[in-house]
Amino acid sequence: MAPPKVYHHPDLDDVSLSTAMQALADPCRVAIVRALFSDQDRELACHEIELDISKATVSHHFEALREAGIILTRVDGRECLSSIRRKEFNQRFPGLLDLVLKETESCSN
Amino acid sequence: MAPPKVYHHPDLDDVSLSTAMQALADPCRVAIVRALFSDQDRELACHEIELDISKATVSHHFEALREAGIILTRVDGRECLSSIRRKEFNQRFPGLLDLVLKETESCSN
DNA sequence: TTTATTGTTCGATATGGATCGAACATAACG
DNA sequence: CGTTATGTTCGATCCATATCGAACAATAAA
Repeated sequence: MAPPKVYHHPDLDDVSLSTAMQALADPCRVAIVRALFSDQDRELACHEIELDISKATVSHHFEALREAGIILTRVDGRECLSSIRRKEFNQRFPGLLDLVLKETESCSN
Repeated sequence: MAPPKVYHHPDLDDVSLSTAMQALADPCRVAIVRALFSDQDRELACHEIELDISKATVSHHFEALREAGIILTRVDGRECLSSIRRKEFNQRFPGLLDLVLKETESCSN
């Protein structure tokens, strides 16, 4: 399928700390967050982030990040561009993103 | 079995962010951390923390927290007393514990 | 010494999630 | 139009982990 017309983006108040933690506990997802962050102002499509996992799995991870309130995705043609919901997420979980970005870990997959 | 003579407590430098995150992504474990924190200076035995899970599972969660460098456990008679490795953990992952403690979530189990 | 308490370990089970290939829908491109 | 690229969804598989009851060891208490 093509990207759906619209993605679900939860209100940050409805995101639990456990959900956020769990989303950020996966090295692959952290790698995605890092990639998005290094292009702070630009948005990135899934396929622009190099990960040694299948398309299906990438899609799965993006959804996890979306449901955790970490990223925002919008459709643009046949691509779907994602960016970090920085301000909102920082407000909800102060310091959490910084912690993840500060850490020097690589995706083990 | 009784508590072993000695528990393994990893050096915080050997604890990855993913490990710490994963440990804190479980509501039960967060409940344990909170309980330990509310008794900041006192140490607590496993059985003093009320959780609706079996002894075996409690033991499992304590081990997860121990391996994530979050708590320290020592044997005292037939009890084993645990406390938070606050200073060390805060130094390794600044703000992470505060984030967990600030959150008003309860153990869903 | 007998009994009760404490927490670990073992085995088993169940559940969640990470992973993939394949099929698919949409859009862009020729 | 047909072809290619993009990312989702489905079904399946595999692996990690949360969970429990039971057996156990060590200690404390009776």
